[in-house]
Amino acid sequence: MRDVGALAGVSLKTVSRVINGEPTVDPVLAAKVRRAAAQLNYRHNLTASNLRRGDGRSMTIGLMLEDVANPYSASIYRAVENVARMRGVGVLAGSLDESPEREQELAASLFARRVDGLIIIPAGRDQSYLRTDQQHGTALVFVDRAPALLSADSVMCDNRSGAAMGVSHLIGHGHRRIAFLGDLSSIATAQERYAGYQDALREAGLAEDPRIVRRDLHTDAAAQAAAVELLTRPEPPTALFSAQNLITVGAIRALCARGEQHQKALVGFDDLTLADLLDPPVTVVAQDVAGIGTLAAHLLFRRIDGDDSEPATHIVRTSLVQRGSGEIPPLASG
Amino acid sequence: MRDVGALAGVSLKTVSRVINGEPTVDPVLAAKVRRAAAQLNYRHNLTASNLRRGDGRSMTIGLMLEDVANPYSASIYRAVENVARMRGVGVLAGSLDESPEREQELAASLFARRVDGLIIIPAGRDQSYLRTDQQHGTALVFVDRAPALLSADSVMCDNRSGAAMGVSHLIGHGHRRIAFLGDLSSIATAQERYAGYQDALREAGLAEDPRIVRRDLHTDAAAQAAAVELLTRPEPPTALFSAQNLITVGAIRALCARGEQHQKALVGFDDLTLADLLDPPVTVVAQDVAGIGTLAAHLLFRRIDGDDSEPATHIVRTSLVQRGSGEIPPLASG
DNA sequence: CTGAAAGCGCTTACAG
DNA sequence: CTGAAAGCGCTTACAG
Repeated sequence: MRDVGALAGVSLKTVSRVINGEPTVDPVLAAKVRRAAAQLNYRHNLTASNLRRGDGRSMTIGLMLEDVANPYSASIYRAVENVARMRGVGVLAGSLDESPEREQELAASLFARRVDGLIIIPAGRDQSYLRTDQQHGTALVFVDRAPALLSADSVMCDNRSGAAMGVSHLIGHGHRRIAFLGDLSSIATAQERYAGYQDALREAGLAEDPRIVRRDLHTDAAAQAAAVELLTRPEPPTALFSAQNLITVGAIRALCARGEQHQKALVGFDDLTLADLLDPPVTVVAQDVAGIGTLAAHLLFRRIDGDDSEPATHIVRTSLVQRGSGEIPPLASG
Repeated sequence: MRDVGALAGVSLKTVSRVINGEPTVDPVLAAKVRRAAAQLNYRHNLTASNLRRGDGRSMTIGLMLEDVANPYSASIYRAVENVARMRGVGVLAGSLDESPEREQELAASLFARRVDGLIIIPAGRDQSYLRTDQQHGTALVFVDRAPALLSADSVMCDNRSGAAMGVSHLIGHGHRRIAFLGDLSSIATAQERYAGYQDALREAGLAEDPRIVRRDLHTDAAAQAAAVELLTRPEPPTALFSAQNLITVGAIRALCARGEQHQKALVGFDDLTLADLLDPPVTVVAQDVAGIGTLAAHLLFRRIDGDDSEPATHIVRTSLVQRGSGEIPPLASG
């Protein structure tokens, strides 16, 4: 910037004014400065600028995801990026892989880079380590899972009522024996979805049969094995409700392996890529992932802009996508 | 840092030494400093540190992707993140959506943030705008597509020989009439894959029939329409080679819509999520996306570390994943 | 082993 | 409308 000033024959300060688009500059001088800047290939140093600026804003936010490569995280990223871009804000992201240690490391590394805010899909069960930075003005928004031991905004889907909707759909199609396949019961969303399954049964006056409930499945292989086991029982279920992505994949594999994909109904929680190309196409309870990411980003920027209202939990509704697998009647079974 | 020094009763400089882990500090003082830092919730300011540091490194790299939300980009991101994390380097990413304007904007925004290097899946057909920053020491590595009007490292798959491998596979299974469904011919990789298709035909002594070649398809809908049209011709092909992800999806939809998925062979370029769950499972020429991303990251850091050898093009081999659709014989047709 | 001074590239807060 | 001085939080280059 000094060099630009020297070449243009003005002070460094005037160059600063031109670069920052301040209107109080003689147009002739401004043009000179711009020409000099272009000639010297001047690149504004945002990092130095932010250091001196009063508000201490870095025009950068952090995004802590489960895994950038999984579709849910990637969609959240994209939605956040779209909002951030409109404000000229950069996004620094990282994957946690469900590791609480990694969560704290990444947070520290993002704070060292002075992010203005953080959007987090938490891995650990204690976010109190963020309190200090939160009090020092770093905005925080949680996605998919609520913060633990910390008060902050969060955005998530209606896990419980969404699951209930999926199970009720099966009941509405005449099913009375509906198996539940769920993720680790230590995970809050898995608990909620299981509660939704119970809600739907209760509402329909059906008793829960623990023999066809399988929780704590954490891989598609585990889900597949559990589903095969269920399907080979003396009194097999006529329908399956799989409460998560990978579990749905396992359930489909099990059904196909036994050639029962057209006999047993299946509703999954979370949509799958190409779900409509499968045979039968898979009916799912789908989250509005882009909607969740967009809302989270807007909330974050509102906080960054100074909003200091009470933190709130925002629920984005799920929707039932009927494609075929969830509309198979129990009669076909046997 | 000044406050920490005051509390610990040492100079600011000593605090700096402790924070940076310099060994020449009295252990007693160091402990005092650390205690004071913890008490004041001191957060090191990487951004200020980098400003003063001689090498001007920001410990941050930029990643310009097609779209963070598409699986190819997301996998590249993950691979790059893994390498960057090991060096304590942050990753600032953005999506280009095939827009050359957006490419230049994002690059400018990343340079303003003083990234040490850039990994790019370019959108435009002219990257000469990067030359100045490249000469000023910013490392550059291109992924998936070669840079245009600029000399820089690049990493990509063997589009041409990979496509030839896929088509040869179909020929090996007895096919003589193999349709080609390809992306916009303005895209370099699409050209290469088409050339590979021609190579395979030529090698087998087969003449190319332009009536069953459809290029310039850019959506799955366009691919589906083209495939349906091909399948309803008087002399339909017995096999389809789809040269890209979305095009493969379109081809599958077309085959399923006509109930011919078990009669016509299909080999696609690029793998699909759940491809093994489809009926029949889809045979593809798969890229080693993680391998490409990892290599790109290593090359970038080698440049950042001072490597100034001639830029080179690195080819990561594709592999054929046989799952069923590509092994259907032509006899089944009719 | 420790510290006072200068400066990274920029903006703030003043003068003119 | 323009500029000289001070300072953001830190590290470099020197002294001691």
